[in-house]
Amino acid sequence: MTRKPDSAAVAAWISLARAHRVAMCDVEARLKAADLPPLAWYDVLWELEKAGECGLRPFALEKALLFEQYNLSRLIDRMHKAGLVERCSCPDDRRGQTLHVNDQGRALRQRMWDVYGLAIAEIVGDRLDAAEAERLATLLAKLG
Amino acid sequence: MTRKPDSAAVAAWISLARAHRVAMCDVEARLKAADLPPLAWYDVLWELEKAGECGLRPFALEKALLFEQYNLSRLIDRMHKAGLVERCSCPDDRRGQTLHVNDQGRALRQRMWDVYGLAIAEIVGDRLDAAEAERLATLLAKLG
DNA sequence: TTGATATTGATGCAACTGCATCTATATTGG
DNA sequence: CCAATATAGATGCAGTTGCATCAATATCAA
Repeated sequence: MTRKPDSAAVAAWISLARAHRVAMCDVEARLKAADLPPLAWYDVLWELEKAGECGLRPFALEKALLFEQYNLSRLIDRMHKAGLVERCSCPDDRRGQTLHVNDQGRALRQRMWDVYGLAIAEIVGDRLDAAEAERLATLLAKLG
Repeated sequence: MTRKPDSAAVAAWISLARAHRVAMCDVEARLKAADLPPLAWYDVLWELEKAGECGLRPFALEKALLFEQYNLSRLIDRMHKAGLVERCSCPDDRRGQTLHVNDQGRALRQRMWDVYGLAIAEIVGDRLDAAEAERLATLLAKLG
């Protein structure tokens, strides 16, 4: 019993793969051109900034961003070494730690957003009106 | 003049990133579980199969699949070593080569499609009806 | 023709990812 | 309480990617 996808589903799939690749490559290239780190760093900084005072545990970040545990562990390491993120040992769970973004991290996130936000405006905003963008988000959300 | 994307564009962007990650991780995991190689191999095999007799030049594959030149070069190497792809030296351009899929490659692509096609059916087909899938493809195409 | 430039594809090296596994601590069941 | 199991996070190693650059051939302009 080999089930096959219909052609509309395949077309949507291919468009998803292609649109994602083109869009992400574009953004990553813009960041690199501005001497800024990759998008993943932005995601971490932004989650930590949203988390505020109390910070976030790595496993929470992992779930929020859908990163692999070992990738996140090393990414945090790099970001810590780059002076963007603080690791505080966790009083109530001595296996763990709490992550906090510092001023330098917040400043970097802002600089990244200047580039990233503009890219989103140009890649999405210029090509879809608000209603279309909303419909796109709704359709994509059904795939999650 | 820092231009900012509107919230609908940002929402679409985030959905795109998330839907893509979830969907691709799902498919890659299914392939791995079936002891099959990654999606990129499928793409190469399928392009070569579509190209037929005359095969394809690496630079053509590169454009078709939006791969980086150096990644493609090494991917072809691995696929050649795996006995899936033949490299024929090119009579009219001695810098280049022509790539052909062989029987083993075609057979592998078919086995991959059994898994991949089912995944598309379940991930897209089960969640969007044909009209929705078509609308999604249309919207995503505008981003390319 | 010939020298300058562009294109095709490969590759050395550093960075990153995936996998398996490890240590340390927490939780749970008896 | 204790042993068994689960969870948090780190890490060694192999495989892959990104970057820079190279060699070989093709194209183009004078």
